[in-house]
Amino acid sequence: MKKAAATRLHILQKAFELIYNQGYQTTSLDDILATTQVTKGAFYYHFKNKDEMGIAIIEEMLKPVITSGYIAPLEKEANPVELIYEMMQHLLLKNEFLKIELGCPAANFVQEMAPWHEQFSKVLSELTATWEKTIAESLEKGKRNGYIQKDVNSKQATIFILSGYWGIRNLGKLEKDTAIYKAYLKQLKHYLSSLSTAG
Amino acid sequence: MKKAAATRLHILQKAFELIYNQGYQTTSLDDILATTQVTKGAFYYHFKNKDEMGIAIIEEMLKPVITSGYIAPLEKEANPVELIYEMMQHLLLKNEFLKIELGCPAANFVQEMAPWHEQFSKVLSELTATWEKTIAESLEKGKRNGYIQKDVNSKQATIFILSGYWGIRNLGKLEKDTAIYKAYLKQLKHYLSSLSTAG
DNA sequence: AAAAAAACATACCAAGTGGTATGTTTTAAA
DNA sequence: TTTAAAACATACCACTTGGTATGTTTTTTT
Repeated sequence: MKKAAATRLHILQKAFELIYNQGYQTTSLDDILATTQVTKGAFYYHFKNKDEMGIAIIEEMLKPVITSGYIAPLEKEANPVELIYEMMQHLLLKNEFLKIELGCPAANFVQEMAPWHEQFSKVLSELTATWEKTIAESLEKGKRNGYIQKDVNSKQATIFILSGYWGIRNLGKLEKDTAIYKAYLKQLKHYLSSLSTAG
Repeated sequence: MKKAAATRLHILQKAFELIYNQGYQTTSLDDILATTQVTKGAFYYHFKNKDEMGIAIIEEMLKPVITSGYIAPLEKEANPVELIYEMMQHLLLKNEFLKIELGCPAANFVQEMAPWHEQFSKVLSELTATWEKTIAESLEKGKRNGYIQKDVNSKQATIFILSGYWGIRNLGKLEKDTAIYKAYLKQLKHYLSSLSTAG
């Protein structure tokens, strides 16, 4: 990698961690410069302003991770009930970057920025939309493969599933104990099996 | 009401609205002073600092509304499936103060403050805990009254229900269309009826 | 009515904010 | 090897932030 691209990436990575740990608005530019050891001149060479960096973090850090780690696995032919459950279990209990007390980076961005920054809202919408679409398609595939009951409304079910995830991430911030995740997962399984032909 | 108490209340009300509309951290003291027409001296007479006001808003604005409007109605003897569904429907579709693009005030506070402010975390935990407790008790009562299946884990189900609500509030910020609420409610009904003896 | 406390008003400030202007150094093209 | 553009560095700035110091006015108590 070229050196310039490396510093840009370095900024994005460290800033992402900082923002996940302290929030976007409360992470100051000086914070970022201090932990990256990058000067202001270098920063503003790579980004027009702080918000452009924020968008870049979503596009270049969040999006790839979610796409490769959580969306792609759903595109298998396996039982969606199991695919979705495993996705959630991995997100909640096995992912080592995510911390219960800090919630979900994407949800944090939405909560903090969506109502007031059109651009943030847009890229976050796209990210959510592709996730939503993939889950819904997985359920549809499940119908064809005989895993899912034909009368299930895939889009509705997807919205319900995603909302549960985003919500439990927020509840986790209060409880700070993975027991709440486990309780959620149990009921998610219950719900999923109510969509299943087997359940 | 005494005049001093009135200005204090006035600050709390207007500040609450401002914060709901723009977020806690991004609502500046000067914002609050400008819209309340209260001077800095008066503000700092009533509150030690901005955070103390934030806590007061949760304790004296949020808590009463949630308690009287949403917790109390759950304490009836009726079918919890219907009580819970009606609570959600009211919160999502009928409450005129809450705006879809702005989410849930309590959830916003949690998202924005919980990880970093112990005190905020504490009062918000308490608020959530009483809500949780009431829903769980409603389900338990439902078991005794024959509405809810005996093998339902009330605490788990409560966590699942609450997480769905908090999550759909966040998803709503992106979609800005109550269609997503309606989709959520349909699946909530489906889930609730899976707990019911009738469903 | 005098005194004291409560309630409010004004002026000020240190620290931090994102951002710019103007450099210097490094890299790569000619 | 010169030259120009890319990449980075430093100093500065206007503005906003929450908060304080020090008043004045209004209420209440005696």
